[in-house]
Amino acid sequence: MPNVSIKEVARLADVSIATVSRSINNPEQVTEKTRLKVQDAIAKTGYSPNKLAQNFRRGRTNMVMVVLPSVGDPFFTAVMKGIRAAARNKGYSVVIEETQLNTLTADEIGAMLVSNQTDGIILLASVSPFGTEISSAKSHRQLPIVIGCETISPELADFPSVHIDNIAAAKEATNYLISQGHKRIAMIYGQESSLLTKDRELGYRAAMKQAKLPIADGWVVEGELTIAGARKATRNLMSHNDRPTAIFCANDEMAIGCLHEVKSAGLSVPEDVSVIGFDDIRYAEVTDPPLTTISQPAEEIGERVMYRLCRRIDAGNGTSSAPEIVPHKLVIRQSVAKPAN
Amino acid sequence: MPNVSIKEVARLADVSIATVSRSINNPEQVTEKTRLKVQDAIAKTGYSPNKLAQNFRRGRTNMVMVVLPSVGDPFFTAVMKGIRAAARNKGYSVVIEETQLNTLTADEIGAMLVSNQTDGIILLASVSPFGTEISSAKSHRQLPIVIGCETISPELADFPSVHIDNIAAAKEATNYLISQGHKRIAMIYGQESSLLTKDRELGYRAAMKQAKLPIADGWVVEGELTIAGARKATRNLMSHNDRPTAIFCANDEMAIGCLHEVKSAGLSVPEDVSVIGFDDIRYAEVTDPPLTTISQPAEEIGERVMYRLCRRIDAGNGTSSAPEIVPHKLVIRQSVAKPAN
DNA sequence: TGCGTTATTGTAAACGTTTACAATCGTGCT
DNA sequence: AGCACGATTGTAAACGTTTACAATAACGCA
Repeated sequence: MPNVSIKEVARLADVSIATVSRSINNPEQVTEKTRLKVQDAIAKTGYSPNKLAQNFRRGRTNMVMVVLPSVGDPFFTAVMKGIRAAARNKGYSVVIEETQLNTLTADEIGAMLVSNQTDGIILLASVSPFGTEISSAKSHRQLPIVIGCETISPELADFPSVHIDNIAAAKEATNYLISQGHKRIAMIYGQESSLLTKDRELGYRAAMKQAKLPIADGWVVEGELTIAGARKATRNLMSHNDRPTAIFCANDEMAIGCLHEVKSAGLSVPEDVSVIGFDDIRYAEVTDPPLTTISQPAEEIGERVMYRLCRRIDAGNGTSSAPEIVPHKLVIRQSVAKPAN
Repeated sequence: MPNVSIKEVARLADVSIATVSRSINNPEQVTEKTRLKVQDAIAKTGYSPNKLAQNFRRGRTNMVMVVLPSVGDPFFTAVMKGIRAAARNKGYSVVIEETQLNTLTADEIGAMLVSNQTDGIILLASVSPFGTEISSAKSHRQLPIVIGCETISPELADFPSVHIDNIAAAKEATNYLISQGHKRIAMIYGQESSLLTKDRELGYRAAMKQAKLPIADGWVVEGELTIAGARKATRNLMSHNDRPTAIFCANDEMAIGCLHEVKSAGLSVPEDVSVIGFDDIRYAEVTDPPLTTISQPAEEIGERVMYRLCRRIDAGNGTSSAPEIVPHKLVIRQSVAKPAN
């Protein structure tokens, strides 16, 4: 059953294979009568076109690859939702690669695109060796690659991107803490290697500087972008001899770990320590207390990035590669209050 | 640069295309000298085999499809982690489809497999029209499909599967509540359509019956498998005129919503109401209070299911299709206590 | 040296589509 | 009726691999 080809259909409908192909793909080029004959034959044989042959012939797979740090992060999950919606709309399937575990991926990714296993790539994570891999390709500017969320590393600056203004958003978060009267504000950033995290740190530092507030040694700590990492980081902050009254976490996942660890230390949020997050994942409103955070339009980013990629795929490099900045928003819940002292 | 084919390499290395192909895929069939010549030519031209042509010719894509309810659920995320690890190990890429939004998917899935866009399918969700779609195929037993987590619907009973014993696990959760002295125990199940949820409900009912405990009208409510759905369900339970002292949620996502809603109602967990979940997602230990729940070996399920699929793909239908049951475990944290009254 | 055997290479077909081009058909007009 | 023209169909090539089979080269042995 699976082995019926277009020939079989042609034989049964008593037409040429070209006509069968046309009735399927360009029905307007074919007479009503033959279209029906062909339709009949298709139904009788149970024929369905061999996608592998089609892909080969057309040089297209209608698949795009999304590279992200971890499928586990609810923020990326939300972005993916937007990507999938757009992809579905445009007839694409999505294959996902994580950078998390192995460093191999970077090469594989390059290989995949070059050997056009997929029609395009969305980078939601900065995969560093990738920069060189790609830029070594002659015409790398034309490769259908679009960058989302991540701030762009220099090697990738030529590619279109969609993201919020991370620096401004981090500044806004910090300023909110300051406006509440906090002076001793710590930050848990993600990973040394993450550019995105770097920008948020920059925003935090800028806001502190502008408010002429000092940042004590040991107030800016790495959280590894995980719950466990943030707990460890928070533990250090809680035992700091100049304990901060507020903590800015570079994402909500870490903020959740932070919240929990503050409470484990016998302190309460926000009475003793205020916590502010970043991303506004769906768990942010059910933490205890509900998390004040910066909200990104994750789904919208996903959609835009996918549509952007489609344009690149269709129109080649003719399309603009200017970064597209989407708006963020401070969402005030209950994890931040005025400091006690 | 991307358009160099095997011919170009052959010309440069002064051999036939067959020899080039062999030096790449079966180097042992080729003399050391020519292998080097070819290697050289490949390097010079920057050739890399056209995957689309390979796929076409070999009738294989080295891609598998995973169908799940929602990529957002941390439980499935964990399963995916296992799948990816195994897939990477076996040289497969993974394309993900969600059943969530559209009902179209079911047909597309069938189509995808039939037109071998992917080499196999892992079903982590019961996609109901799919049963008929697939079973209408002549030799459907041989299709490389493996089922994970979900209990198997009758139409799909022929396919191999990997999952915990959902009925026994739900019974265990309920019995734990009973052992703590609870008598008025409610349940929030997922979706009417989900078989998985059905089994958990069965286990709950069995345990209640065995303990000769009554289940009042309105104690078994739908939670839609989401935080919001569970909140709504909990609201109903909290205003029930025979308010339960314990709630069994069919997954942790709903348990999180449930916890939050109980607290919103001015009650406390576990003093006034005990809550027990299912899955042990990574957020379960940072809820307030930390969630008592049934833990599934999610990653292991993912790995096993993927390896099982590989065997199916390689060995055809020769392989066993007996369900593989993996162990679950009750994880006791702090969301369950003895009832007050 | 010549023969048989094996290792290495080349030739050409095949996979299932799509599509340029040529051939045919049908229609309306004179 | 004959012609021109457009609509429809058929023929055959092409896409880039892999691989069965044939051809050749290399080698050992008598």
